[in-house]
Amino acid sequence: MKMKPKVAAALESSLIQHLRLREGVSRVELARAMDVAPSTVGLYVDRLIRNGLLREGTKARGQAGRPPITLELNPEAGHFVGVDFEARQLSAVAVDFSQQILERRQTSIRASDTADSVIDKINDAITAVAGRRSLLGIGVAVPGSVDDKRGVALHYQFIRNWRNVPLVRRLRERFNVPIYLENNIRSMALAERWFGQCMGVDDFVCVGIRSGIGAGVVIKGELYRGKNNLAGEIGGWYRGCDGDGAEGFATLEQQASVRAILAQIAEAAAAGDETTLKLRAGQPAALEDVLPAARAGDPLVLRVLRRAATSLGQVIGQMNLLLSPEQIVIAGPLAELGSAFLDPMREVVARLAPPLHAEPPRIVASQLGDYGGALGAAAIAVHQFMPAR
Amino acid sequence: MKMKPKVAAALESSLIQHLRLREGVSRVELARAMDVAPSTVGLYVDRLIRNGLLREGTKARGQAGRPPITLELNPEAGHFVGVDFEARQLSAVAVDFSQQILERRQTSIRASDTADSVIDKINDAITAVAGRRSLLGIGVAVPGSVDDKRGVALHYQFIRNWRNVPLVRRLRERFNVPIYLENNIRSMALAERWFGQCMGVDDFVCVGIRSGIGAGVVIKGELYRGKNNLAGEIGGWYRGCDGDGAEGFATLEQQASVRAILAQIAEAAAAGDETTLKLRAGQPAALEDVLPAARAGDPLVLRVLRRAATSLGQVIGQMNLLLSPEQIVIAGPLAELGSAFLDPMREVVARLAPPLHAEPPRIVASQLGDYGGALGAAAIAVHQFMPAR
DNA sequence: GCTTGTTGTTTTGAAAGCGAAATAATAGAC
DNA sequence: GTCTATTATTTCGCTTTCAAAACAACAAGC
Repeated sequence: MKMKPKVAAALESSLIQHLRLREGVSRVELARAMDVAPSTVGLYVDRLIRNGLLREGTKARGQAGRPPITLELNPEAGHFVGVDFEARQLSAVAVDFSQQILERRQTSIRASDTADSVIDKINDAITAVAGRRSLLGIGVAVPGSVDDKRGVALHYQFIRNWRNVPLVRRLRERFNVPIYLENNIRSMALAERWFGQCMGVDDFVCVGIRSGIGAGVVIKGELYRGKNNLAGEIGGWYRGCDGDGAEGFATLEQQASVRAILAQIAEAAAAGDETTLKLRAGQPAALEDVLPAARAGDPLVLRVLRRAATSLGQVIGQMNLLLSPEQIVIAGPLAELGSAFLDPMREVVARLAPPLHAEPPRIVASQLGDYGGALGAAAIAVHQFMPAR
Repeated sequence: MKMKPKVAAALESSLIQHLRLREGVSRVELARAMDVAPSTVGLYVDRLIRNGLLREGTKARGQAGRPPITLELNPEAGHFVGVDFEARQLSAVAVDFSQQILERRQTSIRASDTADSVIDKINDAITAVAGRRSLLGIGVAVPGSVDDKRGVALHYQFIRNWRNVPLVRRLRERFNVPIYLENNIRSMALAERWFGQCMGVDDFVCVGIRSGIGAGVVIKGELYRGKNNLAGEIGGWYRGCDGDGAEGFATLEQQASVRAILAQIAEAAAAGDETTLKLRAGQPAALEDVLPAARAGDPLVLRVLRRAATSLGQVIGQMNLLLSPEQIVIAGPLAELGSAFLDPMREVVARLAPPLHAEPPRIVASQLGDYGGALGAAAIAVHQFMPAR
């Protein structure tokens, strides 16, 4: 990995970023990884230690030669808050400077909530997790399209009035720190990159399956946003015979989102399929019931999940042909089902890859759980952090 | 656009690259575009002029202030050769230092050719177009997969023994200049970027429709190659009801490549559809006949083309949702049909884009014609050129 | 004509970062 | 224990690049 910053402050912050990626490295290792002279790294590290952002660890090793002095982030340096919300719930986390989680919190979002009431909930969540420590930055991940440069959330259909919401401006009225806005699938991708399954992976796609389906595309270690921030909208891919959106053909989101899966389960049960689930007529299944049922091997649930996974696998197989990423991460509540959910995808992807494809991309499940999006949002703030001189 | 080179030579070469992108700019404009101090640009430009790579143009303008001294590439500085080959033909071009074409040449490739005889043809083509001028670099674009780092062509099914061909090594035996190898669709993408429809466009996809179908993905101004150089293989996307490669469903390449289109035309004609084409039973149509027939409005040809364009449009529509590129370029012999071929794609892509998509990507036809791949190959050599100090 | 405003280029001193050499700290050999 | 090999860090002089100021070349206004 190479980065050549223009001003000194930028070098300091990329030093910190490298340390985040892998703590406990020495000055020389840092210099090698960053393609910068050891002397320069020494200079900067000393300053960062003086400023209390880094600290030296133990010097230890069995090799020959002078043992390296390991460096680590000073957790005391300050903390960051990340917020993520979705159709039905809002999560917030506070992490210290070394990205350890200090505090977490979830709130539910109701169908009756409007843009204003959601903003209030975001405000409250930040206040609640931030405590009275020194706050260095806030990241907010929201569903739907965003303008990350201006800090405006453009549109999300499931919350009333959620259109051109100047979220960063609204939050800055209360919190006087840098605030960053991002789409939540992309946040989840960043979370994987920074402390999830994709640490050190430069090219990957994070497929988020929640109420909707979206992809966060990371290329050369950086999020790819596309024109008008619209990259990753694979939930809208039409599937089926003509794929042309004609009547009767569904989008991926209509086939394989959590929302769709819960509806399909209810439908199949209503049609009389055998299941251990207790369902109320006309109501979709509840996710809290479906996950344990899947783990217990409920045949109906597994069948629906397998079908959804196959659809996803076909889409992932196509993305693989187009982009050939190193890795695919599956995020969202279904990820915790592990290979029960992932194996059908792996099969399909392997089948769609051309024969000379030495090996198809690794398909892995996110391990970050419910707080992935919030962690990613915090990661954005962390990532952008630049020490004052 | 920003680039921050490490050593002086790298800055010189990126200066030259910027000048290629837009000639006739002044030192100050260059400095602004490259995010480098004007004083530094002055220093380097002076040296490049002393070395005969650049020269000053006229100073002219109507604005206030001191008129800028425009800079241009010195065509005399040397020249580059690009070679591209495909299932049936091999093209080579020589360009001068300012990328003006000096010489071009085509040779046909026979079904009986083997890897060795093709290498001979490449050698001959280079010798023929290079003449006795000072050669600065050679780019070679080949079909199939390549390892650009090692300079080895990995595999191509339509030429016998084309497997792990150490092309760069073989050519260097004869030509003692830097030699670069790339896949030919990616070369075409680079040609568009450097002197085609995508000058100044940072994010685009070039879809090449020839014997096969592939995509060159350019992100942030750079080719994206993917793991094992396998990105862009959209020809293998399965289409149709399940998209799972089951019997009876076709790949995009089987539906919309030039090869497939010619076969479909012959098939439809054999089934008795009305056409102005003269066809021999059991033989595919000839491209040289089909293009004029399409321009003349032959109904059968137009119908087949429209169907292929619709398939392509669906795939492009999906790429658009995933990547949201600024622009899509269609390259290959069918590109010259213009909107007769492109309009069906545009329709489908617009239909597949989500409603809030302000505007779908521009879909344009390559204007580089038969020599697009060869020009791209030359562009790679040009691009990599680094002045001796 | 002369002055003023504007923009492009060059000069000049300072800063950032490099590379080589010096120094430091350890393990293992003796 | 001392010496040597090895690796990490720091020192120091030098190159690259910057930023600000000086200088140059023009248009427009007087």
